[in-house]
Amino acid sequence: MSVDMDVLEFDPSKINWDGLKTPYRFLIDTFVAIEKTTSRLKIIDCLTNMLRTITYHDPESVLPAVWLSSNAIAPSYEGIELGIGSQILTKAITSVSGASSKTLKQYYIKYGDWGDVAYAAKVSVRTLMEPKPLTVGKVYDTFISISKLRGLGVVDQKTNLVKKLLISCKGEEIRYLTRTLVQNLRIGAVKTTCLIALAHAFCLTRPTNMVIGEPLDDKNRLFVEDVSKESKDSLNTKLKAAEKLLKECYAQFPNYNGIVKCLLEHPIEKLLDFCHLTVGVPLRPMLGEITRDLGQVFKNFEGILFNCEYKYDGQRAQIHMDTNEKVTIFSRNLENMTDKFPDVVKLIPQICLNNVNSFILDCEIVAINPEGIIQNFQTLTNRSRKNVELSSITIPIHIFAFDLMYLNGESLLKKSLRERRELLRARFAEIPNRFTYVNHIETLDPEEIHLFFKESIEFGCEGIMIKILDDPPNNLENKIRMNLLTSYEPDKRIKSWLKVKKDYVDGIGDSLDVVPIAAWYGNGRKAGWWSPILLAIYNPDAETFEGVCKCMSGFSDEFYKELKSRYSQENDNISKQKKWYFDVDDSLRPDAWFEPIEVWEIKGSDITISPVYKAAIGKVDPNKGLSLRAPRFIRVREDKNIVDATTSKQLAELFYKQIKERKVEEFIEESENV
DNA sequence: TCTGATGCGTC
DNA sequence: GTCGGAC
DNA sequence: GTCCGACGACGCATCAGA
Repeated sequence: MSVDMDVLEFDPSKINWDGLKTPYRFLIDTFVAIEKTTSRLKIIDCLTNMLRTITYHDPESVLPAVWLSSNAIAPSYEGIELGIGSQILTKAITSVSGASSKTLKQYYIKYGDWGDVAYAAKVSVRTLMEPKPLTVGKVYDTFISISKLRGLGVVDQKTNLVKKLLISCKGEEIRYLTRTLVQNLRIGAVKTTCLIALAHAFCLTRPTNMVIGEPLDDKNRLFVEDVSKESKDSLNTKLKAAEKLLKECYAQFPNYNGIVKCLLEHPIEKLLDFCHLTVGVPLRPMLGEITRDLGQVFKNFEGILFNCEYKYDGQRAQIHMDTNEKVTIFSRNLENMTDKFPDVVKLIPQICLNNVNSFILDCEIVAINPEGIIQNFQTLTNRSRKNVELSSITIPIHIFAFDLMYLNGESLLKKSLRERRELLRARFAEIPNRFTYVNHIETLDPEEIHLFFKESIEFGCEGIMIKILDDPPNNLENKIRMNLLTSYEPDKRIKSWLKVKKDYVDGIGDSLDVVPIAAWYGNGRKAGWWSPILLAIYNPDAETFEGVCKCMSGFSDEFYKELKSRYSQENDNISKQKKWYFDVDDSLRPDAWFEPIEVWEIKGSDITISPVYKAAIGKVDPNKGLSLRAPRFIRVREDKNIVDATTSKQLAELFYKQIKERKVEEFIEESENV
């Protein structure tokens, strides 16, 4: 019986652990089976069979197994972090393997994966007694213990716990254990895949009358659904329904602790009765789809009314208030950010009009100056994050609300955007410079939308969001209608919310011509290729190339292969030694330096003031250079020579142009002197 | 008490 | 955050 | 269309070590 079998043939009862707890080995065997394939269906089947087996023999270990498979150990909003990286791993591995840290470094260059490094280093420490085989529960518990360590000497304490685990590993276990420690399991199964497997598992192997913590005797026994009696079609329908249910549940209650508990104690059909939208538990935010061609949108959705909103350059936030006026703030990735925004916590009760006693709203938090003028994203990131005192806040913020998901005990997810928007505007009070509804227009005229987009950029926004307000008329093709949901669809990126940013559109946005001057060895899928690649602009006065950013996005596999042959030892285009005319901070240590021989066009969403890069240093800030936010490769400029690359002066001008476009006064005067 | 390295969060 | 690859 | 994992710049929090 092996987990990579067809789910219909797999029989969890045939696996035997002699009544012991789930061996870690069993989980790892599953991961090994998963890594052999790239087929998602196959991956799901392996995980499904693994979870069924644990449910059958050792239900208490289902939850730890789910966490360990999903590359996490707790919901993000609980703030439980391992805090382990290369430093602690190197310490732990060197002390149990005898390999020097230099050797480990070489291994890391070779493999690009800490799990592979640990595996290659081989544990050589002998213990008096053979360590007991690891169990799933033991590994998970140790991870939780590690996450709780804090204060003086944590590095040593964590290192010791990691050492103990490493010593107890057998065979492949060390590879995946290490990967879990650095939160990079890399088995192609993160969120959705795990969720689907969980759904399938509890369809096929259903526990009943089970009480966690009590022995599985006759009174407290497992009932295993007899799948063989079902026709394949009807079973498939059931599995699909369960998938949908789990996804819907997770989107509004993203917490495996609650979900798995419920699945073990109740029939899967009851899941939403227990795990549903709840004040104090973040839902996964709805996302917008990247839109490059507005013309096509208007063609497809002709005659549909849009709500167009400014897309402010700040931080997405989900604000919850319960019936005791307790406010909680969650980030886009469901981290609890309440501590960072005591000013928001204080403000929130003031925005509630009569009869608002609990709610969840979606908004963008943006830095402003004392006059109420919007500041850029970098300003917002300068705020402290922990133990923030109200009196110590120096960077005020403005909340731009755009959606309402819950009000006074009722979920609004299924309501149309128009209804949700009306409630948001009717039941909450705007406070100038503090809390307002996003700037918006309601139109079906493409011209108006274009104009609105232009204004948004001038105002200092990233662009606009275009959202469907009402259910579209019936005469549209079904295919399009399907995607035009006006409900709030948590965790989905669908066509009813379109994201339009200036850098998506050809001809606008910051495009630079740069010279590749160095690179690192790629990891994982990109092992064997150069990735990322260090890029530079040209300073004609000093005749130097100034590092501006690294880039790893926008290259095709084919391009990587060509690049590897273009920059190799054979053709002498790489060297260990940095050239004297490369102006790059010593903190950047690429694996190879390139001959400067070609020019690439790259694009980014913003030019930033950089503490690391030297590009245009002294021209904007005496000690800091400039860099690029979200850089990506566009094409090779075969028509350009390396000295035709963007110059430091041009980059500084671009920076000032960006500032000017956004009407930020303090920089405009300086820009006259560039 | 300060500095630099590391981790982890935002985009 | 962007992007390309695999399904 | 969906999912995943290659990695980007940047800044605060934390801790080791001088």
